[in-house]
Amino acid sequence: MQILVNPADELPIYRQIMRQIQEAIAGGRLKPGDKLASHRDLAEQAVIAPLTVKKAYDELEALGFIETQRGRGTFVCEKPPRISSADQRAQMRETARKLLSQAYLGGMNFEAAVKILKEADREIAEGRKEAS
Amino acid sequence: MQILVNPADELPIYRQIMRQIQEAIAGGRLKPGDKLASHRDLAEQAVIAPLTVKKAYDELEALGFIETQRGRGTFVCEKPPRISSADQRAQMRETARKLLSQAYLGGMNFEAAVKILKEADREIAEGRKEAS
Amino acid sequence: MQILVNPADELPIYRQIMRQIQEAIAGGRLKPGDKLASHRDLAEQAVIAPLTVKKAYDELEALGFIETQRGRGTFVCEKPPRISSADQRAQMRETARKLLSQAYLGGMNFEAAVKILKEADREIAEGRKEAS
Amino acid sequence: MQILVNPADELPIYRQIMRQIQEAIAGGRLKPGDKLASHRDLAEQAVIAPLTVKKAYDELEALGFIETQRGRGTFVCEKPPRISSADQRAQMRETARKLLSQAYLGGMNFEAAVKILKEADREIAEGRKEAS
DNA sequence: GTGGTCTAGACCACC
DNA sequence: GTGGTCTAGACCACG
Repeated sequence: MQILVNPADELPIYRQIMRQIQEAIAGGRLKPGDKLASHRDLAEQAVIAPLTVKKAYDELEALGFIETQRGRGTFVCEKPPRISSADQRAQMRETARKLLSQAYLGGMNFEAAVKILKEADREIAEGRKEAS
Repeated sequence: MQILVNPADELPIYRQIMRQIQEAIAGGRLKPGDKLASHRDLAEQAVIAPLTVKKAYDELEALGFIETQRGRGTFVCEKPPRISSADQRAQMRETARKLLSQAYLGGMNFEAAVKILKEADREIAEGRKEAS
Repeated sequence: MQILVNPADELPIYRQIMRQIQEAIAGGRLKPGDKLASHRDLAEQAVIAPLTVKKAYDELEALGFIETQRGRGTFVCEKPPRISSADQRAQMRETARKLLSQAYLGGMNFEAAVKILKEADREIAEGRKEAS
Repeated sequence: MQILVNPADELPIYRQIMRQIQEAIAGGRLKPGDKLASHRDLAEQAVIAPLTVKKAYDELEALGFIETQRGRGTFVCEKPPRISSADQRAQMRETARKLLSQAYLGGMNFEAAVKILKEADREIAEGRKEAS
């Protein structure tokens, strides 16, 4: 799996990694039982410090998304967790507000925002198809 | 204008202020030429340090949303900054993908995401802000 | 004499006024003995507070550029002062550095900066001609 | 990189720092990708408060000259911001007029102004800074 | 009263 | 060690 990282981003690098892996699981590009790259390999591929990848893996393991088997590697869990629905809705509300601010500041209306959401959905669906 | 701040939030306080003001501009509750509260007044009202509010104002000024006139106050710019519409769409697509990832991670579908977008729209329109 | 003022400028308004009057004297558009607008008239024309204009006039008088005759008005002095040559050179060095930074950051070279200086000189010379 | 600061100057300290760094970039002494001193180190070296240096760095980042990477440091951007060449020329004309006004106010002529420009050019090239 | 600047010191997250 | 944030309090310049 390909990980892209931007050191200048305000989101910490280890969170960028976590986010991409979580999205890959949610989007079906990583399936339960799939093997992840070793943290050293991933670090080399993404040109970052191994410790940073390790931290991302550790956090994902603590959250129950992945599990490491000593000597064998790291794998996607059979039952990735659901985020608590209260937290999740709060996060989504934040993101939704951001999307709407971007739209209104650019002179768009609500329908235009929904249209863009639809386009993004199609793109994601295609990504899922390719992976299967 | 009413600003509510949550010091426990992971989003820095000055960013919470920025966001609420940007949303107010986007939502039309703050119009070009309107005067903002002095950073001291706002600080007192929100029970935070004046410098924290000032930092929010400074960043918004650097972004071109507001402008200050020494000794007179701070005002909403006549011409909020225009991003190229290509950039704007790219940014919105990014945000839209994030929203969908969050939805799918939580087991929601596309319609549920749109529903949350609708709720957020009402919140912005009403200027309501829950200090979650 | 026409005064234009920008309240959003980082240079204080009273300094903007001082600068324009000093430049007018230096450029020959205001000659020794010429009468200035009353500070009230100038304030009305430039849409600013009379006290602000008064402060500019007071400072210019303290520097010896203008003098007020009670009941008659304010006039350009017969012998406008020379700034101390040390101060003046320091100020010019600042301005010169700024001009060069602007040039180099924009990919221009030293000669291009001199060319722009020449153009500006011609413009000023024309302003002087029109006034005479 | 050596920064010299004069607390008695009318230009704010953080602006003095900004100016020197911008000049260093313009003059080629700081190249894209170069690492700047940490704001704490620079503060210690210049005997000022760390926040003051940080403010200078923050503003330069907002202007697009430098970028920071958390935990790693602050670096000169690969692509310093490009102003439209029309805007740039307008700004330079403004600065050029100011330089000439200062010259004529002090009884100098055009050639003297060019001479000072030459001196400033040498100063920038050498990275010398007199704490006048 | 308003913004502009500066200080000294603190705590946290990241690499 | 590096940047990110926040506080409390101070002094000045401007209008």
